[in-house]
Amino acid sequence: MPQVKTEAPHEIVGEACPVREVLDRVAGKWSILIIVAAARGPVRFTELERSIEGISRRMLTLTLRNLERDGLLTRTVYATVPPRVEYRLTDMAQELHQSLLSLTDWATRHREEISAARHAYDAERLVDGR
Amino acid sequence: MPQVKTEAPHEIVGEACPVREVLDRVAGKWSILIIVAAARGPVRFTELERSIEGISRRMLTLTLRNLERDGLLTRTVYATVPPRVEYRLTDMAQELHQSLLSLTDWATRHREEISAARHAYDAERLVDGR
DNA sequence: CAGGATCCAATTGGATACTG
DNA sequence: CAGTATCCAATTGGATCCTG
Repeated sequence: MPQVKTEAPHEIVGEACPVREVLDRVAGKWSILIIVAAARGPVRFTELERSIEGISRRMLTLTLRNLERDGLLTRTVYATVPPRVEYRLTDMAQELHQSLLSLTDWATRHREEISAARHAYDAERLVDGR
Repeated sequence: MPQVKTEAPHEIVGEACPVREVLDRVAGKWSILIIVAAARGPVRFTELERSIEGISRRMLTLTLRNLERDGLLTRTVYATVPPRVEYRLTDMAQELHQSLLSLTDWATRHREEISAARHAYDAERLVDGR
């Protein structure tokens, strides 16, 4: 079982840096995408699989487990047939979602600018051969 | 040359999703770490290399190039001996930094809670063997 | 439906040696 | 100093098959 890392590499450098902390938690686009998707209410596994676009069954499972482990998601199993599992954000994750909004808002506002900067950069290396 | 991706895989799914947009830009812990480090003023290459803790020469270079390409950093070369290169955030990146503050603040506030959730989770799978 | 397990391909990233 | 280039190890992640 890869992932759900044993967190050994952290301890080495001392850890405790909050910036690092948040990144290890949230980095990897799937985490954020899931948090955003679950922000409006409980979601089911298949629902996430369809709405996330491009995520594999494996990565969805892995990411969900990690988020659950970090206390950002709760997983509720209903003993029905067929089984039904719901994921929902914890209060802590709802707060995180608020912070993420500021981030996605920034992205939306600067999408054009970023795209332009990129093309300009690429064009420049093209003419003088780097 | 790996990295500085050709962005082909995006186009396939249609792209344009701002959430995705921001993630591809900012994801990868080094980017955020660099932005935070450069937020207070111009920084030099070696300065970053020392202050980032754990980053390799290679990743630092690669990440700096990507940030520059996206218009988040400017790179200024001074024709001195030895050479001196300074990186500084663009206005757009300064704005991003503000958003990131809300994120790191969240991380700081919930560090304990996350750690506790983790240990609880791990302890649970330990007793019943998953 | 909601995953777990496995296999394999691709990407990421560190270490290191070299250069203007 | 500020990188670039190269080699190789580790991680990531997709595809697939199986099950309660």
